[in-house]
Amino acid sequence: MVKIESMLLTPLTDTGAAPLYRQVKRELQRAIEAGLCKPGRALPNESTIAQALKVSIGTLRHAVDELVHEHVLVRRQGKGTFVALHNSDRFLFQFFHVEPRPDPRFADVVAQAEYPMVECVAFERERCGEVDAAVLRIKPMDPVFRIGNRLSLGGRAVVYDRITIPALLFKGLNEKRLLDRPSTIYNLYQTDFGITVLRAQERARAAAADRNTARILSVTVGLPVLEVHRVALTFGEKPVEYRVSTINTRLHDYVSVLSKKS
Amino acid sequence: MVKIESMLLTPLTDTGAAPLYRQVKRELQRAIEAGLCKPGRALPNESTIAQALKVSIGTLRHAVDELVHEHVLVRRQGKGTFVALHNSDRFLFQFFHVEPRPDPRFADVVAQAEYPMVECVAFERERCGEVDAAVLRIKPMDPVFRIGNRLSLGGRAVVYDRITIPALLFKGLNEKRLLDRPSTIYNLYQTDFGITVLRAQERARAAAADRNTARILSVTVGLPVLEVHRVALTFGEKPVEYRVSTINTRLHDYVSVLSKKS
DNA sequence: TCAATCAAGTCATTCATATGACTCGATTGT
DNA sequence: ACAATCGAGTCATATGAATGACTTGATTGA
Repeated sequence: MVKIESMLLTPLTDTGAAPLYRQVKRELQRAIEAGLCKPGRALPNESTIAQALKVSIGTLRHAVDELVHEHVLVRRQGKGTFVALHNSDRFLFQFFHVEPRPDPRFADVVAQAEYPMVECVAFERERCGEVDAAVLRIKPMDPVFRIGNRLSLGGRAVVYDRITIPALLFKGLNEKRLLDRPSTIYNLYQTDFGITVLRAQERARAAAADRNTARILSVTVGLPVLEVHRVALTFGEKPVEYRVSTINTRLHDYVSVLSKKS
Repeated sequence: MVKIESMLLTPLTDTGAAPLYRQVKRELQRAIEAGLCKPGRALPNESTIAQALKVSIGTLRHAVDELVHEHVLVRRQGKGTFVALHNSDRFLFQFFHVEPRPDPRFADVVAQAEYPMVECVAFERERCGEVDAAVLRIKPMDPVFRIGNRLSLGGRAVVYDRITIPALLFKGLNEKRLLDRPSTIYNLYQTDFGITVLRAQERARAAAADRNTARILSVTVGLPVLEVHRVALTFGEKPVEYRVSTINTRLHDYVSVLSKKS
């Protein structure tokens, strides 16, 4: 039995400033962000939470509905409602958008999602520069980890990732722990450092492969490649990772679905 | 007063195959896709629809909630529920993802969304080839319109669009109507041809500017440029437009937000 | 004429209740 | 020991009712 006190949920007083269900939603988010209920853990059951917050179960469900829709919570009928764990296949492909290019003449064939093979080509701890500091909202000269990864699909090197993360958020990270991770790097962030990546913003541009990139991706210097700059965000829109990916798009595409969401 | 008969809504019989609210949702979608309620028009009021379908108002609202979330419907408190019109600013930027590149040292400055200036550089009607036919799910040699557009931001030519659309879906389209459109091209599709673009799939890759592209974008031949292939889809995942955009990313980025949606 | 007020119609929110479906552990019977 | 059954606990769905907020057009009053 999960004690309701463990989430520090106190009765809401309807300020009228926002719909009650949104106040409930914020309260739940606050509890989750504060780490009072860790990823993977079940929330107290619906009626318990509703009573604790002094709202009806319908209102609570409305709030939970929105958080489920945002993938902050996961419901499992008969089991409970859980703080989302982001280690599923689905989640990997939420943030990995490189696919083999299909033959356009067979447009109806759905491309098979494929796991990339990851090799770490660099791991360093150093002080960050001005740009990194601005993007990550930290101070210049703050310590950061820099990770270089090469991702291969179908045996071909396709992506070269350069990842920068604030060392203060990832205390105790070292190359061994990085290499030994059982799942994705975002899963490592979450399980080992309590950092949940919720969203990411990416900006893509074309560039000519420089010498270093050309070496790592086995392409000629100057080849047009795709350069994707990603800022990964956690709760409160706080940036936690800055990643530059260089992609050889000779046989692969960067895929994006523009849907009517949010 | 909108007559309920106009939407051909008949009482549902719960088959148990799916939750009732999803059956209601499908019924509403069917009515909208069949054009029984045109974009911009109001639906009958909630209690009327609920009675016609013989479901409770809560169930109806649950179904409408999902359609609102998918941007098929729009609710306006006190006015009614409307079939979405896709001519708003917001909608433009749903499908236009090119932005000036910000100075990364000022990451907190939100880029100002900017309207592109559009020039039509080509308009032709011809028979489509194998690739176009496969992508658009039509037969080879079917007639298509080909439109070439140049988009400028801040006075600079940034994007070169080549649009291919099935002529059978756009009967009566000509260059004058295209040029005289008051709003976006997707708004033209909707208001003049009853075609609602709901989603799009994009695949991006790097390429070297060819002679024609270089001329239109005023760049040197061989410059790395971003090439985005877009398939726009309407109801039932039916493709209605194939568009190849070539983007000069010297000063602009292709922007994408990876959120936990869908 | 014009502006203020009012009232009807609409969606938005909240609550209460009931029933069904799913999971899992306990019980029971062999 | 083992399997089948059962039941408690949980989320999922559906209904009905009440109240509030917003929009619009009609009414009212000067």
